Amino acid sequence: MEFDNEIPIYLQIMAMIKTDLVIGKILKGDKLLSTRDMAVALKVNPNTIARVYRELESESICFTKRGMGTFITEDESKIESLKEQLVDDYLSQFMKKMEQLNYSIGDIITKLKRFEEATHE
Amino acid sequence: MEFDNEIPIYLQIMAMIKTDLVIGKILKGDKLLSTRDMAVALKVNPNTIARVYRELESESICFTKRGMGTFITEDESKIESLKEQLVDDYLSQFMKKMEQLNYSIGDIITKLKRFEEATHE
Amino acid sequence: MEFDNEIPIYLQIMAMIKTDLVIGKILKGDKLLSTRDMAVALKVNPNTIARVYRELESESICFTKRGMGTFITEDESKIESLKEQLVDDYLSQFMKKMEQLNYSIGDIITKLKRFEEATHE
Amino acid sequence: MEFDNEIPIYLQIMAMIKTDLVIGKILKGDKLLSTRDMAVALKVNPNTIARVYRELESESICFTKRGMGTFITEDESKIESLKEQLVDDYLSQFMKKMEQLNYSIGDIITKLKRFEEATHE
DNA sequence: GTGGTCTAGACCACA
DNA sequence: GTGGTCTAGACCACT
Repeated sequence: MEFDNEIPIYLQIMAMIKTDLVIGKILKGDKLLSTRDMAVALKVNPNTIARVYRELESESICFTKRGMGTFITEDESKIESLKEQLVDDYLSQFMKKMEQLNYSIGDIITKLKRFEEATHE
Repeated sequence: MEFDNEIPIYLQIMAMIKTDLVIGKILKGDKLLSTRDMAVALKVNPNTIARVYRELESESICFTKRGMGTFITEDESKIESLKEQLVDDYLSQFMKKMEQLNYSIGDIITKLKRFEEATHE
Repeated sequence: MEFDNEIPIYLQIMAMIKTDLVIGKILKGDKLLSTRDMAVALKVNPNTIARVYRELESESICFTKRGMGTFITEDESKIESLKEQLVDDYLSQFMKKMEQLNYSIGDIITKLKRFEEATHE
Repeated sequence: MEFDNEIPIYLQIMAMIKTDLVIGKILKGDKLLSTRDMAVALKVNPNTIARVYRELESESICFTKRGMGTFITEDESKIESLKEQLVDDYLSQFMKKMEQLNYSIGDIITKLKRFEEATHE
């Protein structure tokens, strides 16, 4: 995995895990890689992974069983709300910027449709 | 102006100026506020503004006349391409994230339309 | 190291690093001194070094690993082209001035040869 | 005339006048344009020209007759030594940089000859 | 310990 | 009055 140098690595990894969770690549209750293994897998400092897990834990997305590892929450509604939150965040951030540029929702939809057609060719 | 604590101030100011340029609030050839005045206006250190102007200059968005001030480029095509680039950047960043979440363009358009209707009520 | 008061220190340091790179005193992938250490070594403010590294990075001559330091690019062709560019810059600047003084290349070569002989004595 | 933004305009104008003098485009005793006219001709601030004349005067290259204008020195040996000084300055600056890059005089001559042949084609 | 950012304040060259 | 550079010192995020 390549990281964007502008954004803290731990945030990028957090986003990755959240995305995997939302799209079902990771399921509730799944055990996450140990910090050490994850660090090796992502070629990253173990401390960085430790921070990722700590932050995710503080968001109740995962939890730690002493001596056993870190696990995704069993709370399905948490995952569901995560999905909505993630999408809404992305959407509102995007809309805010586009509005600053005087783009209406209609303009954006037009632009997206052109995007879609271009892809279909 | 309020700054997002997560993003370097100088980047936020750069984005602000670019946006102003794209929506025509600033025009080609316009003189920008002096570093000192801009610093006062934004309640920021003059050095920070100096960096903003320096970086914008390295992007050919503005240029400096020694002892006279900093001016927006006279090159209209530069501004035009800036506009496209800005929108495309926002759009592609957004699309990338949404695709990672398995949203199709159609899904997004649907979501946007619902957004639009909600606003019209 | 002594600095020429006429030229910004950060430019002089950049030129020094480029020269070291070109003559093989620094090699690709090498870690540069930390900003603080380099600042101490050159008796200069750390901010000045930070600027040097930032500018060199924008020229793709070095890159930064978060929290780990600043490193010379691994791209050997970059270094190769830097060497050529540096020499060609020096040469063309020199030639331009000499031509303005109505010196032909032949004249210059003659002058250089006299220089060489003088040195050999 | 276009100015290099990196070098003070007054220095560039000084170099221009010196060059004109050395190549005989300006002769000893010649009257220089008035600061105002020169400023208009070069699209530059009159203060800048005033500084140019002041500096040239301090180098004994020109002198001022009250109410009559600024004139090139009548001292021919001054002009002669200026020529040598200018060339030697350019040469030694160039040589110093090339030596830092481990180029010998022989290398430079080789490079120059290739330059010459390329031009003759 | 690493670089990145920011502030405060100073001095300089230029127009 | 304009930007450019530099110092000093601080805080922060990341490894």
